[in-house]
Amino acid sequence: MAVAGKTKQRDAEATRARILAAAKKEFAKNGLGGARVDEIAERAKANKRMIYHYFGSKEELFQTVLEAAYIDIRTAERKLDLEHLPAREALEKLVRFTWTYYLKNPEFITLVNSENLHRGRHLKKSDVVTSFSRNLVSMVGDILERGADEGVFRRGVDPTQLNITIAAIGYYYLTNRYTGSILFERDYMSSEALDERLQFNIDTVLRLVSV
Amino acid sequence: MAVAGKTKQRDAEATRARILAAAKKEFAKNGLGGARVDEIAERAKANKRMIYHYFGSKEELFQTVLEAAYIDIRTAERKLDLEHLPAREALEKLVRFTWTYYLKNPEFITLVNSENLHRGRHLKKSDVVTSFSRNLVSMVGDILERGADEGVFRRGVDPTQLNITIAAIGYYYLTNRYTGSILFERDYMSSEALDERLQFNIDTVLRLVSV
Amino acid sequence: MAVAGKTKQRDAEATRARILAAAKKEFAKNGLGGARVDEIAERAKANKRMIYHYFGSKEELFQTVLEAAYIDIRTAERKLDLEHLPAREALEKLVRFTWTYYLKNPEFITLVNSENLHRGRHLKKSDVVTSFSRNLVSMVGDILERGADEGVFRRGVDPTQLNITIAAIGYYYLTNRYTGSILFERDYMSSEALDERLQFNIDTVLRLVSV
Amino acid sequence: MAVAGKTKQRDAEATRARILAAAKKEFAKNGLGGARVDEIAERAKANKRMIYHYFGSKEELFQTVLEAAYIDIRTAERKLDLEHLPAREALEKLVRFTWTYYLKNPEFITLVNSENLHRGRHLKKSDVVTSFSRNLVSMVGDILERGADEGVFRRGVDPTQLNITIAAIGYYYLTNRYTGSILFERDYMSSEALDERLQFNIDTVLRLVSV
DNA sequence: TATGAATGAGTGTTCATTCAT
DNA sequence: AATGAATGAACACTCATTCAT
Repeated sequence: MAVAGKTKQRDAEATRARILAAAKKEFAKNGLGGARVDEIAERAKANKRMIYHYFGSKEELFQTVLEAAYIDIRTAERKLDLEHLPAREALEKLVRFTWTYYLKNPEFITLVNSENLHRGRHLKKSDVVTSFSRNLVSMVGDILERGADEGVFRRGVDPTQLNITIAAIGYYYLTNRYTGSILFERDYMSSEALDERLQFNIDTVLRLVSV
Repeated sequence: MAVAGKTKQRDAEATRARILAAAKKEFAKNGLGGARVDEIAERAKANKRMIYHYFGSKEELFQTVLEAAYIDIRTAERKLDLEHLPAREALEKLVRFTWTYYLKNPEFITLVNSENLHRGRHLKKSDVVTSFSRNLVSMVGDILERGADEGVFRRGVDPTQLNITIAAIGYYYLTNRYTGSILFERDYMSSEALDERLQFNIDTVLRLVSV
Repeated sequence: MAVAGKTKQRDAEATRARILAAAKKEFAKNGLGGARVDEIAERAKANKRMIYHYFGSKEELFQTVLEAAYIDIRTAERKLDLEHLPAREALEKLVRFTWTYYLKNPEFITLVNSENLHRGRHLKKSDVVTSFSRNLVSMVGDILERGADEGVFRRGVDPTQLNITIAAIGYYYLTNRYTGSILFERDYMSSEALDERLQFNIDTVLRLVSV
Repeated sequence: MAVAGKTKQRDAEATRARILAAAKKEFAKNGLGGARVDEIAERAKANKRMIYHYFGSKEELFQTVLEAAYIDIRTAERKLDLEHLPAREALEKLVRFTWTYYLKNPEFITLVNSENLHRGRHLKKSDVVTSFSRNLVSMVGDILERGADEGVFRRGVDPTQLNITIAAIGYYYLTNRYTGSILFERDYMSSEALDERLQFNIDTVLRLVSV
């Protein structure tokens, strides 16, 4: 009976996880408005009722998905362990990481876009994520300072602005890959194009901070 | 009678224009999926039926709005008349223009985001826009070349990549202003913040291309 | 000016006629409910407003089309001039005519079906058609009587029932040609099939009335 | 609990059945085009959404109704058990049955008419019905053969044509009862008129096949 | 915990008809 | 006589959510 209880609980957790994964896909593919609760339930091989049981509403589910997405990227960033690298290497590694993360987690970008379309309505309700984000800025600040001490970076670069730019030059390229590919008549997603873009971005950032 | 004739024709044209303007707002605010045809009709002070009469369907209306948006920005870019400026000034003017255009036409960003969420489905059908976009790349290419001739820019900078970066550093900041403001706990849209960002972006671009 | 007047009037008549022809096609193809006023206007190369000007409403237009269809077939029947033929020949000619008329004027059948779906609502309002139809029964009655006098037909055959049957065996085959072709897996409209059916029908009728 | 389970399942089944019955009425009364989904839902005391849940679309619902109608008449025909009757009696029974079935199931006729207006589009998609129909022709063929063996029927009568004629002389009278009643100024549906017609039809068929 | 049936308020779209000229 | 713009009511269909078990 204890086992049965445990099993049940594990099932419950598993169901919740399946719903969350399915929701992430669906929200990423179609945005908050375009996502279908039916589709999420089906994809999760769960009953639609379970979604409401575990998450309350479609919007709350979206919020949970979004939070999880932010926590995931912030957690990965922390694991980079940039403190022990020389400043230039650390910065390059961060640019590289940001690019690769976006590339391998395209849902992240669409989720964030969707949230911004909704004016940050859901993120506002979440206090978990904000605290997670503070470190990022100070992390970049540390690298900049270290680089200046090393004599390789100039002083006076705003870490927040730099941080935004590092994200921007990767994010924009990937989120606008469809219209970009059409308008500029080139394949944004070929491995050559991707490599080229990453190199360009690293170059951009290093030139920006170098003495 | 001539006036009557004109009025008549103007009415049709005016109605079409009102619908288009209303649609732009609604699509920008809520995306393609979230936009409501009823709302567009009401905002345009037109009958819903007229929308279908003039544009065929919600999607075709979206396509028309999107095309118009691209034509508008590309037309404004052409008017910049950068050919007659020294290279540095020309480049700075372009960065400044791009930033200001996004700032004053926030619908543009949301429309493009929405189109990318739909994988460029509508833009693919439009042949008008592609041709309009070719000039942009060559325009940047010309500036870079001129700057190299002047001895102020280094050679070998890819104009397409530069072009993307110029857009990225403005676009990303503005499209993600809601989540950004929350996560980094600062007001992205205060005039100081906006000025600061623009300066940072100009700096970024100039450092990128300078010798 | 007189010429202009005439021209105008001729045009008016022509427009009316074009609308009527277009309406016949559209009603025949899609039934009263399925027919589209827009489509009729377009097909008639007329303005939609003209339809309402000449005919008042979609239903009245349908009524006019229906009346015209009945008048047409009844007129054609009168022209058969069966009185001067031997009874057998006259009857065969009538069966043949009925069949051929349905075959060459498939709109007639669909119009009548549509009218019956609407419980004869429009025909009830028309007094022209009823009088036209009386002759038909008496025509068949005359043939039967003549045949009996000639000694080739038996007496006591109800002319109305016979009349209905003559119509039925042709009409049913043609109106149900789609479902028939599918269910019985044969092509109802090949020229062999059509000839065969006509022969069968003539045979049926003659056996029915022969001594 | 078993009862509860049953009830649950019955509810789904019952709702489906109610929708089907309501749809049959509505489609029969107004044709496919004229039928209203709202009306069907209301008549079925079901939610409109359920219609789409169970049947997918209005057209698929129509197809299901049509299939059911064909299956019903074909099933009834099979139950006639004509093989054990003398040929004349069997044939008369078939004519009588066909007539009575049409009379008691007027929806059948309107459904078939509607399907033919739509060129058999829905029936084409149905494979169930075709196989059901094959027996009918062979059934009539058997009767004819038996009659010939008995010496009461002549040889050489095409069973398919006969089959069509048996349907035609009943179907046509009933489907065109509205226009018929108006044009020929008689009440098609009085019990005397109905009896008279049935007798006439039996007579027609027997004369057609008799030696 | 889990499920399938059910619902009401929309959502894009269509249509016959009328208005203004 | 003729036209094209405009309309409101309706239509098929959808969706997030709740009920009953």
